[in-house]
Amino acid sequence: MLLQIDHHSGVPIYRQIMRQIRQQIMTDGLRHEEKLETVRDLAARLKVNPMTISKAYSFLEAEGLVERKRGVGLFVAKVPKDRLDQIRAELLSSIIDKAAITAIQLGVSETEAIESLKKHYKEYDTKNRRQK
Amino acid sequence: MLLQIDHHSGVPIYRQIMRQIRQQIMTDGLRHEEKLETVRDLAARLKVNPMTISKAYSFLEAEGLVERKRGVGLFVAKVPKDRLDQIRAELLSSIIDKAAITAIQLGVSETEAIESLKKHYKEYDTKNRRQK
DNA sequence: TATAGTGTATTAGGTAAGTAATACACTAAT
DNA sequence: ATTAGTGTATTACTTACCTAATACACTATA
Repeated sequence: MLLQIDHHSGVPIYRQIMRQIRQQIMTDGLRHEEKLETVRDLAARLKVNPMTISKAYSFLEAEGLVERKRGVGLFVAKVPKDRLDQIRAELLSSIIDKAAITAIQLGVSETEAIESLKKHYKEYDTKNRRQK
Repeated sequence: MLLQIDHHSGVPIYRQIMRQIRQQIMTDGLRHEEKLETVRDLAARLKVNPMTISKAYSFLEAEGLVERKRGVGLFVAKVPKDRLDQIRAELLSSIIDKAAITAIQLGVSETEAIESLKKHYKEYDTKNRRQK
């Protein structure tokens, strides 16, 4: 599994890992019940402490995206599509909420906010497609 | 000046102050060159340390929104409308950027993202108007 | 020039978060 | 039962951040 860690970004390592694994599950890069890389293996590969990996996995479990089987390993949870959509909606909602509040407090019109979103969206969407 | 501090929100006090003052300047609730409440007065009123207020003011100065005159007081900066718009755009851009990245990583379509933004926008916009 | 009123540099204490070390707990397979 | 391989609870270290206390620096004005 492709994972890139930036040790100097200021973003906690376990969050970087969470975000990337979540993305892969959300976009079907990882399939249901597929075994995830071992805590120790991943820790060795990324040169971080196993607990850091475990922490990332723990949060993903709390989100319902992975299942831990002690002594065996970690697996992508068998998540119904409904539930996936729900998780997606919640994560989206929380971040959009922040943006909307900020925009309104700045006196930015709805039209303006939407334009800005479109602009940034296209910017990253094309990048994203190039990578695939 | 109306300022509300929530000591239990987890949001640093100086940031709560920054956000509210910035909002008032952005929406013309505070006029150019108007004298701001004294560091000590505001500190006493909100029952926090003067340095906490000073910190908020310092960041606002860095944004170009206020001017400090040592020994005299603090004033709303004489900011050209262009510059105000620029600051607004930058703040908006940074938050929208985050939202767009998250949305794309979740596999959310642009249309979906815009719908979500509209929804949240209207929600807070009406609240905001009721308060005025 | 004295003084009252302004902001602030410096220092220190408290708290929370991230990471890591160690020892432990569980499982499957021999 | 033993063992090798898995995840994790506990503990502690480090760092960054927020807040506060104190003493200092600047300005206008009497």
